[in-house]
Amino acid sequence: MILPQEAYLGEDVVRIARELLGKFLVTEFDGILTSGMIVETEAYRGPDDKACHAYNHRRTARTEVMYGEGGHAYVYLCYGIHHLFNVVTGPKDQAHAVLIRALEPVEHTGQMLLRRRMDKLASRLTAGPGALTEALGIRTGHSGLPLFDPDSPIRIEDRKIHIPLESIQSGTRVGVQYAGTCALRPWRFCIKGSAWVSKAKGAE
DNA sequence: AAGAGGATGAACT
DNA sequence: GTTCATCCTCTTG
Repeated sequence: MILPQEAYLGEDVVRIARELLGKFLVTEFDGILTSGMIVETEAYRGPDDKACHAYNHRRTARTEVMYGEGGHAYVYLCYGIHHLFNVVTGPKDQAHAVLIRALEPVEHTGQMLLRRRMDKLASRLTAGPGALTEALGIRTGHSGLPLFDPDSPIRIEDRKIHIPLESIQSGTRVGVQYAGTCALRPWRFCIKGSAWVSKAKGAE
């Protein structure tokens, strides 16, 4: 079943980042359905998190969607090349988001390989935030789309896979050294032992 | 109006 | 381990 919007409205983005592990990110563009199970996430918490684009209530055209209600996509361009996909969480005006960092490919992996210009299945296909958006066909233009609407081209589904706390590995977030002490917060989560987690440098 | 830099990934040495 | 692709967004003047 599709994950209801209520699942995104809680105030604790760190908790939601953990709860998204084991859920399924699905895209359906031009009738082509591709999906993967979320195996790695990171929490970004609005005003007090220097690593977050909405740090100190910073409000710009780009981050506006983060200030909306939870359950929508926040997609932005990184390094001019990579489209990074986030899930907005919390009630309106609370700018929190969860970055999806890696997936285990599930449906229509052939199409995903095609989009990545790869010829055989490897973790490289969807390990890393820029890689998985390319595999699923997600681009910045999709920012703002709802994830809880069955008619939306991007959705998150709950297929009743429960990841117990002891199967979750936490660590520091990747690529946020500029954030000072905030960079030390253990807000990166992945499924312990998964072969599909990103091999990011600087991670614990 | 201009310039710096980024929540990365791939291809190098 | 290092380099570099590539472009939008934000800051500064």
